[in-house]
Amino acid sequence: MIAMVDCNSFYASCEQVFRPDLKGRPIAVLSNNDGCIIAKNAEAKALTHINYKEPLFKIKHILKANDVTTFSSNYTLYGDLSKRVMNVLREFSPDVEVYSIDESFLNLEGFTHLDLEDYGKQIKERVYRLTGIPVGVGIAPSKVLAKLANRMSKKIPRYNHVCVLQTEEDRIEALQWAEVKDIWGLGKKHQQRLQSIGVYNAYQFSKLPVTWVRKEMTVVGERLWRELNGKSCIAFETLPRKKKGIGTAKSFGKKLSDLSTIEEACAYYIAEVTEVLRAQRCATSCLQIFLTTNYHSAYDSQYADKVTINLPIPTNNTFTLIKEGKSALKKIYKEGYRYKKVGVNLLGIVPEDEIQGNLFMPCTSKSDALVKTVDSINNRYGKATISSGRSGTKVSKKQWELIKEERSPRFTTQWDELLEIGG
DNA sequence: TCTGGGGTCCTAGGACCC
DNA sequence: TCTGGGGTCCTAGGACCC
Repeated sequence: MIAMVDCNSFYASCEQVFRPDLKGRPIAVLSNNDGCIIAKNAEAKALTHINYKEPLFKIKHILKANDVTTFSSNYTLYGDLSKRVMNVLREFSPDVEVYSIDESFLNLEGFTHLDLEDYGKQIKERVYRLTGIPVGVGIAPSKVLAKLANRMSKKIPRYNHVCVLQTEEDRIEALQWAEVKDIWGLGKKHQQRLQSIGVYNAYQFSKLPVTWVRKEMTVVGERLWRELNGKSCIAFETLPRKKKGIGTAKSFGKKLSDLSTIEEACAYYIAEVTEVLRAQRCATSCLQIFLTTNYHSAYDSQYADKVTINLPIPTNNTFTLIKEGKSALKKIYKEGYRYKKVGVNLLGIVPEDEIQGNLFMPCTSKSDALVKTVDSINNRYGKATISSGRSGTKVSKKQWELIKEERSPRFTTQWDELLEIGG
């Protein structure tokens, strides 16, 4: 059996942990640049006329009228609380697959001596007691069924956030309850396709001929079909995989026209992604830079382009990549536009110890040692304590940095932002 | 004025190799 | 009239996830 544990309204719950005064009141967490809503707690979800996709500036008055407290996103806080939740889950199984920032699979294979429902309740209660984060628990024989059980645990009140699908009757009942859109891995396109042939719930889907599913929905669909029929065929992955691509692209706080300012943001992003690259002990052979104007705007003239640089030797050296990035950016930059976003992608990632050298170029540069030193200083004293001059100063960053007007303190990771009581 | 960001996997088709 | 067989690598596009 497999347990799927998913935090309820995770980002909103994180904010609520440190704001008990907001208990029972609606709260919402905003995207980067405070652009739109990305998470709501139960009270805010109940206000169904407040839409996730609406830009914030269009719904500000509705939020105010409904007394919704909003927070800029605070990924430092969410990441740290996530780690804490996952650590609690490791008490319950030796095999934990962290699937995303707010959900994990627990391998319960061989736990036959347990009352699984009781075990699920223990998980839920222990996580809440040690972290303050409420979770739902779904337990079933395959990942897709466990995911479904998790959904039922939250949607059907009598389960009270713990649902176990153990018997064949449980499984059938769950499949009949689930609409096609409730199946993990079945997106909009396939939903429409299935509905057009009269398939509306998971049970009907599970009864389709497997040959049809394979032909119309590829091997991905067939896997879902088998999992729903109780055959586990999506592997358990306890070790985190190395990323195949690492990228970042954040909208600027305001629109930029000046090349040197865009260069600065670009250098900063390169420093960010190469740090991730080094942390997984890899190097990149391909750097991609893209630049775009604001496609929402009806007034600005639009332009977007990208350029891909294949490097002669794979590298994870920040300075080398910043230099490459700078000349790449020049190739696509055109004067006269108001740019909204610059993006960096590292592709063609190879393990650091498998770098293919080049007869005519030295393999290591002196600055590799410098990069290592910078990493160790930043690990100790915090992000970007030391950085390349090209990635800007505290003052110049204001030109392009993300807007976060309502960010809560990083309560659990910064000494000077600890929660104060009384005062 | 203002509209998020970061990923994965699969397939088909082209280009190429022996 | 009739035109082999077995591969790899790469890319773009589609679909999906959080």
